[in-house]
Amino acid sequence: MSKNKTLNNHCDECPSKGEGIFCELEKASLDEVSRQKITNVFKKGQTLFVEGTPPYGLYCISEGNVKVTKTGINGKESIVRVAKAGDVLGHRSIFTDQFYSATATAMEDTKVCFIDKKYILKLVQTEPSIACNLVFKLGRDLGRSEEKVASFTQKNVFERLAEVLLLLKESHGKTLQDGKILIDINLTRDELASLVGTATETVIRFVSELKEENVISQDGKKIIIKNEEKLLNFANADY
Amino acid sequence: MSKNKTLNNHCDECPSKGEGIFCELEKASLDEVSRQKITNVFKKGQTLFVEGTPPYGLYCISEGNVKVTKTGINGKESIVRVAKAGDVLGHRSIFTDQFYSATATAMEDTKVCFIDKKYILKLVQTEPSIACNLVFKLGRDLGRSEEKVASFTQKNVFERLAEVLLLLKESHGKTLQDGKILIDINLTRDELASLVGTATETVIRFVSELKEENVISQDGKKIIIKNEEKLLNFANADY
DNA sequence: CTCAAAACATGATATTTGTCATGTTTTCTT
DNA sequence: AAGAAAACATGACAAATATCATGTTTTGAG
Repeated sequence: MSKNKTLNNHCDECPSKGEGIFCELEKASLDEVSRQKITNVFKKGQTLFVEGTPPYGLYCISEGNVKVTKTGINGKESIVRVAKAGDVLGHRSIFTDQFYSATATAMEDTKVCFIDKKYILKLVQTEPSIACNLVFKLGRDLGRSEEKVASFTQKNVFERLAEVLLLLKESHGKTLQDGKILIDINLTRDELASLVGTATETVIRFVSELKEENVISQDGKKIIIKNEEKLLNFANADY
Repeated sequence: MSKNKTLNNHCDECPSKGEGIFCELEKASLDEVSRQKITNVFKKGQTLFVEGTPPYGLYCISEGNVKVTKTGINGKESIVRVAKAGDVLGHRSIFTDQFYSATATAMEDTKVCFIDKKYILKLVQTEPSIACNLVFKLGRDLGRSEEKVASFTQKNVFERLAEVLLLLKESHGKTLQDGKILIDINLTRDELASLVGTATETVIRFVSELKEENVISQDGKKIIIKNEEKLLNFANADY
């Protein structure tokens, strides 16, 4: 608060450095990416991009969580995924040459790097590792998405809720001193319901049930997993 | 019946030639792919590969439909997609280096080309167009899958049924002389229910309703779309 | 700090969909 | 062609979940 942070950090310092699609770039190439990017701060609730608009580039999240949502014909929003620091957004639309299929909204004050589409598409030509990383990333994401489709046909709401919590644990979990796991997202019941694919009231009831069963607890708007084993049973997980 | 068809056609003659991941290969490279592949015939009900087993290569469907299914912990099967002549299967698992996440089963007597994993992975090194095509294909598939997830949270069974029929029309539709559209798959109600993500009885009821409304009819086990506009309305489609 | 809005919560009720039971029709096998 | 198995169909009922109504608590803006 007392001092402005430097906005344009080098990609070297980015949390996505090790896992992003650029992770195999030589120092020189990464320097170039660093120079090309523009870093922006988004306030909570601001959108990085909106469903149905054309993509102009790639977004790399440097700090904060961003929810990716699709809006139905009735205006109902469903959350596709919660992206965190280190995640890349917008790559799918750029490389398939489609308009954005979802909206990205900052869930808290967020720092995001933007890299122009033209530059990215040029870079892919010269750096084959990027295409390979993309194949890998898209393939994994597709697997997860199909898994989610299967869950809808094979599980009830309670099981899906448990499953969502476990998946969020994988993506956003931080182990605490006491061994419990904090899911590091400020999630409202509304948003959780949207992730699970159910009504808000229904999620509220089942979350209460999980609390009563001593499976989870809460730290402000963040959920803590107290008993992962039990949660796994509830999820009927086959993994 | 009277005469055996030649099994090992050249890839030039494959229906996937124009749209597959090999579509940008030079003649010489495609000749080489042609030589590497092994063509097999699968009887109706036979599996090309099974969920949970390691992938040994790529499958290119030359004739016939193949259903890709995931089996839940309760044994309930859900159909992820119906692949047709020209479609490639197994690429996701090869390139993400995971076990098969689904089972592929021939829905009728089917001709399938198999290309060894090692050869494919080598080929990708020398032919950058393949990686690009893969990114494109995986990206599109991911988009469709996320669309389906959204449908589950935003639509009821009847709307999803209409949507599934429209999607099958896109992928397997053949326009008839009278302008109606034949969905060229032998689908049981069981399988249709699994695609929609609902119970068999429920799908039977709604299919009957669509017939009564003169929206669809049936030619053996194949569905004919008689009134696409009405179907679009029923689907509440925003595309 | 205060007030309004948003989030959370819970009961009552309605709706949708799944399940079970049963019967008919179609398809496949021998 | 006959019999068995699978697929299709329909009604009755049960279960899961959504919706509505209402109230409380928390959060955020000014």
